[in-house]
Amino acid sequence: MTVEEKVEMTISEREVMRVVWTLGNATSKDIVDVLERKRDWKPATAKTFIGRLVKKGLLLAEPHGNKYIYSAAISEEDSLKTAADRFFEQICHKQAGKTIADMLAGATLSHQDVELIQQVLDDQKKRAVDEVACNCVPGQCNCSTQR
Amino acid sequence: MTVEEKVEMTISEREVMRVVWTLGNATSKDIVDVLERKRDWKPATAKTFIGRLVKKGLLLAEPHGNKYIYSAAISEEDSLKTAADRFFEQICHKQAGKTIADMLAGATLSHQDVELIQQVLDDQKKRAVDEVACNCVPGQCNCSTQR
DNA sequence: ATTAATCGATTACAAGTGTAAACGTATTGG
DNA sequence: CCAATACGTTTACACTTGTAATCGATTAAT
Repeated sequence: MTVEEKVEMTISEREVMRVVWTLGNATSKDIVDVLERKRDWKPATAKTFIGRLVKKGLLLAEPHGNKYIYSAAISEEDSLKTAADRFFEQICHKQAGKTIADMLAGATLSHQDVELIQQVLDDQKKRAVDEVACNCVPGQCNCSTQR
Repeated sequence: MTVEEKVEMTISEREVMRVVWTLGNATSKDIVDVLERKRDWKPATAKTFIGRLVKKGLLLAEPHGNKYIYSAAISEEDSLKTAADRFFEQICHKQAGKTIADMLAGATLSHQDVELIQQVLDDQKKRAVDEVACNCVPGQCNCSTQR
């Protein structure tokens, strides 16, 4: 793991990244076209986000003639892991299990997904603890209060 | 379900809500005290977020003398469901399973959590599909491309 | 060769967000 | 009764985010 801090990405910026993740290499036109359809963005709008992503170091811009070929500096999977981490930072560690259960309950899954999740869960069974430690400050969850 | 649109909540606002969810009823002092410790916020900062939450209708302010007793207009669980929904809106439905698996793999769980998740998963086994339908616009995922 | 289209960069601007001081009013400790 | 304190409200201000026009430099089409 590098010393680099995790760079944030907004929802709109992620729209751009998804195009690049999908295409591998993309021109601004590729990106503009997709998001003009999906989000009804003017070309200038997509360009703004491209510029911001390049500045943040999340998009790589390889000069190619007078234009650029863009590619992703991070994988979608890593990016999702980071986003998920930020999500779980906002709740008590003790609630993580229940929250994952809720997500699971609300998802549409394939047999393959179910199989994969079962594998991960089996692994978790081996490492499960009696009680997950609460990581909250007093006053932000009832863990310490209740029994 | 009401016709009400889901009201957004920022990370800082959630800090305030967590205190209220924990205490049930809270005075501004309760909130200020917790977040002064946790986030090093000046009292005025917490007050700003309280005010914004009230304006958004996420916090209820019951007059009590010259001050208010605050309570939550929505449950933490509902709020987390909404936040989770927003998270999954940003990825292809087909990736949801893998993403949940990643979250699961990274979590610390209790035996009880594992049991709960196993139950939900067993239920999912019954309703799992052969292939999850991709919900993406062309150019934002490779589902249609790959086999 | 000139014009039209394109590209990236610059600039714009409103709304949202984080952070907080100041202010007016009310309450409470002395 | 008066002063210190506490509350909620108003105002402030920089930074971020969403949305886009404009501009200067090219390139492509005629």
